[in-house]
Amino acid sequence: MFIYDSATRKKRKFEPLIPGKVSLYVCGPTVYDDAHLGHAKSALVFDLLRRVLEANGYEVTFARNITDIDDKIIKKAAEQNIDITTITDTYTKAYHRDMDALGVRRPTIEPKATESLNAMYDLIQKLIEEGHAYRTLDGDVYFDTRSDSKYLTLSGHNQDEADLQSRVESSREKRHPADFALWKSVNDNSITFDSPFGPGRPGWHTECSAMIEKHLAGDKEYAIDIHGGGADLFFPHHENEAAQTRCLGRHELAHYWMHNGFVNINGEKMSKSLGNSFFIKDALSAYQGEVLRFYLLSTHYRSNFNFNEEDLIASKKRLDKLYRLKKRLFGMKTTEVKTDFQTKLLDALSDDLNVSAALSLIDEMVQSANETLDSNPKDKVVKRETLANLAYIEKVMGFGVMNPFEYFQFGFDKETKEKINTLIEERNEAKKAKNYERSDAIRDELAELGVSLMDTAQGTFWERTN
RNA sequence: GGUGCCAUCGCCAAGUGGUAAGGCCGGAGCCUGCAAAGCUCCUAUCCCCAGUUCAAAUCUGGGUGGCACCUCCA
Repeated sequence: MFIYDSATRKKRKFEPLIPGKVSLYVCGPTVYDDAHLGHAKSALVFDLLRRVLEANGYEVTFARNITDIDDKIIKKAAEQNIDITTITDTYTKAYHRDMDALGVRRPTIEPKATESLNAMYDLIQKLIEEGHAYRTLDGDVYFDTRSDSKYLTLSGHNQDEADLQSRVESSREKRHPADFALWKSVNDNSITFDSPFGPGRPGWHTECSAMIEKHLAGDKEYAIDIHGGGADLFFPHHENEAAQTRCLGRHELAHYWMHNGFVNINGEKMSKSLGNSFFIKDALSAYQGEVLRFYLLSTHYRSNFNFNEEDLIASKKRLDKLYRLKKRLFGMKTTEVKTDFQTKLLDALSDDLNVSAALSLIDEMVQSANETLDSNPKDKVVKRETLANLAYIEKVMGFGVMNPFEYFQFGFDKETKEKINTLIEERNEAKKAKNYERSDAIRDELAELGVSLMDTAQGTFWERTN
């Protein structure tokens, strides 16, 4: 297994801290709004990573946090005059709903900021004791970046004076512009938590380091094997997390750092501020979750991803082929058979998640299976191996998990489906009577409903037209 | 200004020293009552220039053109 490590900017062979085990921590969402395609990309990438690690025989402990304390949440709660937990509960549920639809497996541990306050207090307290953090007259606690000789070595940033001057200052008494808040004291009546440092709320970066110490860290040179997140988090978020953990004096934070690229829409960066965010839930109303999964994973995770519907449709056609093969073998019992294909697939994915190579292998496998089944429909060996291959793809990549008929009939209500079936029966009778004019007319009628027909030896099947 | 990334067929996209994967679209054919699906065959020398090398899309230098982060963001 090879992983591109952002910290060293090199592809490195993966060596776990503890043989056979992997600890993986990924920065999860701040639950103040519905999840967008960027959240989906990140979640999908690390879901795939987890599956590939497992396929390589590792026991993976996967933590992804839920940030449920945040200024944006507090602001929204205040604006709508509702409780903060109403917001966080709503959007945590929404996040789970969307991720489930995308086939993202739930993490092993999903720590929340509100449930990790004691761990954060411990972390802050320790940093103060060790001289790496200080309190201001305002009651804030800041991390002293100059006390960490390795600060900025992770991301490789240089901060010049002009840069630092331009940063927004929120507090008096901050010793250095780069210092960041571990604890923000709050004097107004918005949501606060009582801490050993007085009422307030934790700073942006505090929770991840605290959660990692609490849930994952062992006694090795690094707290965890792999830390992941969006590319934007590399600096300053991860730099700061790394500094916090390092200054605790026990270990460095992560042995490998992985950052996924951004999702753009029609060339524009997707962001709240530009108001062109594209919610997962909206995409899910038009396409199967798995189509989105397949599309979002089809480009290498480190590249920026330019989301557009035309590409999504082209991508869907590729997934369709997998499902048609699945349909072809529908109802047959799957047994585990090790094949060369599976070995190659895992090899491709184990090379820093080379999904393109993996998809290419899948295409070839599908084509080859179809070819054999065309010429020799009763080939039992091929059927057995193909079924095993499909099951393997399902497990490692999460593609092909749906019932193939339902996959192709996405978006039709029961009533319409009945109507379609009635028309198909009528057409078959016309066909039997060799009344092709009538049967073709029915087919045209169905085409207008967005339905394509396929006459096969097993009967007439229909699919939703793209 | 600082840091980093990218430029491969009409489109999407792998490949990072050994002579260009795969998909979409398109064309020809097989199959079919006709279709659809499936199958077969066909379509690029890798932004430009210079260099290193027996050998470069892959390394080096210089251009040109995109992009991201440095402020809330996955």
